[in-house]
Amino acid sequence: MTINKELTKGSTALLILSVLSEQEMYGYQMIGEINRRSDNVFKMKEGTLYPILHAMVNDGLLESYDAKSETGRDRKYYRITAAGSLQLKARREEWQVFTGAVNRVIGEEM
Amino acid sequence: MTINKELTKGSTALLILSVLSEQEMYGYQMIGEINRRSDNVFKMKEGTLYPILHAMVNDGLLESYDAKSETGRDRKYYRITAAGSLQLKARREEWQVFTGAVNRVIGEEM
DNA sequence: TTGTTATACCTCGTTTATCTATGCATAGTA
DNA sequence: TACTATGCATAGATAAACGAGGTATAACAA
Repeated sequence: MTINKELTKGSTALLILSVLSEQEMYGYQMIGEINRRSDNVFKMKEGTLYPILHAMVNDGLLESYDAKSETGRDRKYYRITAAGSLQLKARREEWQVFTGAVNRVIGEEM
Repeated sequence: MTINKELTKGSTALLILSVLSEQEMYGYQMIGEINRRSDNVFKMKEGTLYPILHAMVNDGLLESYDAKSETGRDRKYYRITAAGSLQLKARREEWQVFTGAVNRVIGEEM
């Protein structure tokens, strides 16, 4: 099923912070991880991810460092900061509040 | 809690179709109903609702008719059409798929 | 009666997250 | 040698919702 892309707005940061809280990753890897875990409900593109990563570094939520892969290819890895972990906690709560509110309005009490 | 408004994008049509599937309503009433049911997590404004209602009528999802209240005040009531009910069904499914996907990525299996 | 608040509808311009499209470069493979 | 996958990046387009403003009537208090 292809879902309305507007629905995904506002949730992307939550997804990124979530996967990075488990493991440090490089951008291209995050895309694969998020798409795979969602069973391809999400089809995140580079044009979406990279600008968000840069903004998050700028906001102090993430740190990046360069590393070479086994093959010698350059990769830019990201790790979550303490501030990022706080953001994640807040965004998780926000997600619960939001979905709870929608479910109450549409009559799907959880 | 005030939630990030970007999160609500894409879900507004679902909310409107849902409340109208239960009962015919006028615009101002829908706002009160949606805000109240969500415990004010949503604070929908007229500037958001009215253009969407007009678009939905235009798309054949809703029909409107004028009626006077007990006090003699004019109101524009809306009712959902057969096409609107189909849309609602599709959007409910989309909502389930979307929230399921987010929950899998962030590690909150339902 | 005059002012204020709640009800009820409407529109226009702004905001902003994400997407599309495009670019560059390297590694692996057919 | 050409194509595909990997890996990073940016610029412009899109579109949903909001903010701010408008009009008009009803109810109520001063």
